[in-house]
Amino acid sequence: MSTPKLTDVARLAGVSPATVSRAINQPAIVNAKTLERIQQAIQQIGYETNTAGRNLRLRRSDALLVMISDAPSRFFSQILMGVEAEASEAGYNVLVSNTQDNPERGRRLYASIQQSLADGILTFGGHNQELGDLIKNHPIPIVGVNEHLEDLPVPVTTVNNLDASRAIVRHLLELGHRKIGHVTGTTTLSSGRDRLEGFLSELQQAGLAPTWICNKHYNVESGREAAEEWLHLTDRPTAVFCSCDETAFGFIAALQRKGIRVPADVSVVGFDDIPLADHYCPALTTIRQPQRELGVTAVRMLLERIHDVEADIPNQRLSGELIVRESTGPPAN
Amino acid sequence: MSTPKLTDVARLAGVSPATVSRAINQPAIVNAKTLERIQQAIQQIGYETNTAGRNLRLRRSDALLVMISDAPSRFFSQILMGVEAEASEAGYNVLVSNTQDNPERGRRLYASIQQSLADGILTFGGHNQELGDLIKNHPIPIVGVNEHLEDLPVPVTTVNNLDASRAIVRHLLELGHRKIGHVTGTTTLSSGRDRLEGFLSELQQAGLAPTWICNKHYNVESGREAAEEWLHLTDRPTAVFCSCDETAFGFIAALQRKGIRVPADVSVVGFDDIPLADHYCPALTTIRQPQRELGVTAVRMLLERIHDVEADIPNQRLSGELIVRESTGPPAN
DNA sequence: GAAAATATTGAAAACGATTGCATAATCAGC
DNA sequence: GCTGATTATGCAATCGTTTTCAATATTTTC
Repeated sequence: MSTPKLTDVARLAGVSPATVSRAINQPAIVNAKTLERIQQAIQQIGYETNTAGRNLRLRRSDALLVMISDAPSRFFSQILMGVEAEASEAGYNVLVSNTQDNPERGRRLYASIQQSLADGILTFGGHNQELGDLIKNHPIPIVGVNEHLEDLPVPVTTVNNLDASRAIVRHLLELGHRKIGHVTGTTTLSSGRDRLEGFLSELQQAGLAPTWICNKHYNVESGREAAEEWLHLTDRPTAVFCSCDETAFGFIAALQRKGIRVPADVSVVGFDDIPLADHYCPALTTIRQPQRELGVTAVRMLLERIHDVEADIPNQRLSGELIVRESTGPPAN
Repeated sequence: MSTPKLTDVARLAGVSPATVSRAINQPAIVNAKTLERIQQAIQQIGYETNTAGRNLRLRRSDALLVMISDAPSRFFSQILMGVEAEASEAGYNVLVSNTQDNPERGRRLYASIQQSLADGILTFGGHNQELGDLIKNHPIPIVGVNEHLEDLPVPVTTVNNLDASRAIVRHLLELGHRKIGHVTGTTTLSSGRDRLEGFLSELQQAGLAPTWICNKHYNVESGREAAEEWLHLTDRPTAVFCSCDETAFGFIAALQRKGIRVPADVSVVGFDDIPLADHYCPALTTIRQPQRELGVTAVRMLLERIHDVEADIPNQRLSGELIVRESTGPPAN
């Protein structure tokens, strides 16, 4: 009365296990009559392929490993939903592993792949060391999401940070701003650098120099800290591009507390378009990231890589969309 | 030159595979001298236990399945981090599955367990139907997080929603409020009902009736909608308890847009204490949920259940903490 | 020093599925 | 009805580990 196995189906259908296996995996090569008999038997006893047995024989796992490090809150879950949907569609399971700063973890990760606990890895930025060793020893299917992996031959999918940042600056210039500042994201991450670069290059193209660059990270606290700096500036920018929505919120809230009005006194732009952006006061002008699509794209790239490790997979740059709301307006003076 | 297996270690150490297996799994029962030789061999060729082989033999997977449904953003990732940390510590992997409204998914889920793709399930609220069938046929280790599962014999871990809501009401009463309203969460979920009940019972104990009950869901839009209703009330409550932080933000933002000041004109309380709560303007008075601890506790309960399916595991009610910030104050009149 | 008890090890059979090779069945063509 | 090509199936090995049972080596006990 235990769970039915391939042999049970075979016995019931009066064929060999081999035929049942073929009926399941390559129905085309088995006789139509037999096929039907087998399928009925499968239905009848409710057979389901045993994963462990199959994985052992095939030496793969039908699983994708998602590596997450620090800041998992930053719309991570949205992307994860996209990943899960697409992976599940392709018959893959999704394993989640948090590898923050634990050297032991790197080793375990390597093991995961080597004994095919996972067929491929999806990494959300900033795992360069661990992965570096991993890749050197073994050509493993890996795809990066959001962030480029320095010096590693790993295809990545990201939003086009450069273009998005440029669009933000253009928007501010069109409103008449000439003194524009930027609160950077984590500049050890490629996204942080790209957003900064886009900001600088578009300003330069307009013949302007940045009025203020404030080096911070992707979180709320950074916004508050940046606001304090801003308040002490002698020559304050009339518009500030914060590298993510959370930072923008922290920035705005801290300013509002001091009686500074947004956008009347200073315009603020975010990046990401998290759900709250549209329901803040003021509603936030920002870049909408295709979060779910990022997840879906990443899985597609990874599956392609799994299918052919040598395949040359180009980076995918999805485009963000500028959403103009209330937090930006013409400069005061 | 393929990946080394147990047999290779055995050959190198000059013992049988059986002994190597024992050296790994029950070192105590193998001779000290032999043990050391085996361990050296393992080191030397870099052997790692093959999961598929082991899973097949042991008929288990060393994996926990996390079921998530809709609203994954609501501090889901924070809890997931706790889950991952604790599971990983115990040598378990974490599988994530999104089962939203897909009947086919329920079937696959059942299969996952039946062929031991996962040893247990962690569910984040609202999967009653799928799980109901699942449990009837098979005694599966399941633990719920955040939400109770109606009529199902499944232990759950939640924050003490009742006490937390009562604490909120007491705080508002102490400030002098007598006209208090509540924007509910999703009342098909136990947390939504419990928060409502706590709200009502504490008011009643003070001899008061609720001034306003607004039936909504756990999201930002609900806050905005609630704000519109509030504006049209003839007898407006001077304090409003919103069932989660996001709703509170939506509520406050929509009011501010109409020139209503918080807390001068109306006090607002949230629930959850998401990172933004402390950096909003005004900083939000709310209940701090032990998110990570919820995840950790859930895994512990699940492991206990996996270890002994018959074990009687009591529900765990973690306590939330009232964090008083700027969004609450004495009533205007 | 022999018998009995104990501590270590090995041989071999699972766990469930897939697949190369070989065989049996079917069919076309004359 | 026979040959050769084609199509369907079965046999048996394999994936890598764990564990029962039996066998051997080592102590202990009297």
